[in-house]
Amino acid sequence: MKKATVKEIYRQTEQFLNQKVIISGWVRTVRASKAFGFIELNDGTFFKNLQIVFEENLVNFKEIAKLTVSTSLTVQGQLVESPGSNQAFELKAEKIEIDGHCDSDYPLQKKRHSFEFLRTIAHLRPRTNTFSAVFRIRSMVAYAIHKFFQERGFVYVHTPIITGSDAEGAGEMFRVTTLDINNPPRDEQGKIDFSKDFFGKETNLTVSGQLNVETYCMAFKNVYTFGPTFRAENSNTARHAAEFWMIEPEIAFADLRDNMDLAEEMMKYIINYALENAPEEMEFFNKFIDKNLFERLDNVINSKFEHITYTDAIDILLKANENFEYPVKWGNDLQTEHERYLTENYFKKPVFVTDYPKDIKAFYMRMNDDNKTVAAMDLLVPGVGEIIGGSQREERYDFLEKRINELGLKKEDYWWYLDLRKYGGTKHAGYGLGFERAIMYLTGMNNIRDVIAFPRTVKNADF
RNA sequence: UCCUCGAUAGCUCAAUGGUAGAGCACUCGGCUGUUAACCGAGUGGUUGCUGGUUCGAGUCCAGCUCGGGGAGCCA
Repeated sequence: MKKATVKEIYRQTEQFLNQKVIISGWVRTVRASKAFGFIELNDGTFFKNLQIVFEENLVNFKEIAKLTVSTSLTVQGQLVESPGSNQAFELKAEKIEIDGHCDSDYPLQKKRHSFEFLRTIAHLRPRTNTFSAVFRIRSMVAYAIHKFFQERGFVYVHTPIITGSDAEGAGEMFRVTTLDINNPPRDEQGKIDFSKDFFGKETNLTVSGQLNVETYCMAFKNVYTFGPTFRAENSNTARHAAEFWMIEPEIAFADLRDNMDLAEEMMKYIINYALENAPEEMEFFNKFIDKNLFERLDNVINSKFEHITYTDAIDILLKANENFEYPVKWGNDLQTEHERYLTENYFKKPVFVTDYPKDIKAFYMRMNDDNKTVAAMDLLVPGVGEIIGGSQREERYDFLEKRINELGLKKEDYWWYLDLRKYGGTKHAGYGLGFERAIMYLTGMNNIRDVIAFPRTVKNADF
């Protein structure tokens, strides 16, 4: 007798129909009558459940009829066509073994729960429809990202998690130390003496792998990192977490345009991958989470992304008949309301905004000929806002050195980064994609805490 | 960090300053094809915490804690 999975039964039904099979899984619901009953069994391999029919002839019929949600079972029986209207087939049970009972204080009910409540039981929430769908999509999209880059010859680089450099001043960092915080060693001035620390210097969790991955870009041409990053910002929003995953490709002999083309191709690739490989989950999102999901994703797949310079974006915003809370002025960064207007109201599709004023962007971005703007790009998408930030990097040693000095950064901290410009440096570019924001965009989920298994946010590191 | 709204049974929510309640879950019973099954009964409460006003506080006031939405910062 074949051990089967629910996924195999749904995908290759003809191989199993009228055959005997064994299935193991968890009870999602039981509907029992006096002489027969139905169990919806989910075995974790597939979004949908398999309906089990059981009758009085089972030796343990009475026990089975009283089973509660989330009991684990092994069912042996025959897969037959179902007379019911909601499923084409069902498993007629000949033997049901209980693997593990579920206590009656099990907190998940068959009805809808709020996401807020489910966050307090993060260890149980993957058993719900929504989180089952979210985390299968998350896994698939992670694979799709690797597939996309690997198919194009990109080399996957594992950049360090612990870093001794403040990558780009990207934000507050989490300190990594083995010093006794109650009694740290001190130098003559009474300051904490980090030379006595594990690494002999101050170290932190990384905020970006970009500077490290650029070094491998100068050896392998096209590279990417995909790993966790950390920000100790006191951000209390649905879009920020202290620990999140980031994808950072870096391409050599390439400019900002190549960079944007890569980002657009990647976004379309992962959307198509999810739609093709997880149709049941995506339909669930479209039906229950965001009724405009398919429309929005189709629009992304089928449209050419818009490109506009920061300067032109300012003109559009100035001419817009909108009451913005924050003033629109060349030199100021675009506010959330401005970004949303551009992508949701004006263009109604994803839009790259390029060539920002140098003063609101990072030191490593390439200076344009106007000496006022840098070759930066942000990808804005309807619903989420900024999803990708990137730039062409400054490859000219003297320009980069000048920016480091202007911003009061220490040249000695960047010696190896500057070396890349001395030893066969070339034009190159890259971007960062927040993985969770991509998942939010793909699923319609609107809180980052609901697309990370165990979210780490301000005042919250449970589980 | 700022603005704003909120916290009542395991969950989702009611309750004019005057006896804390419903649906679901759970337990028990009924039901011969169910579809978040259905029908009947039962169990279940320090109303987030601390203090205050009042004859009387779930309700009004103050502080705190936690959570939602929005903003800043950003991915």
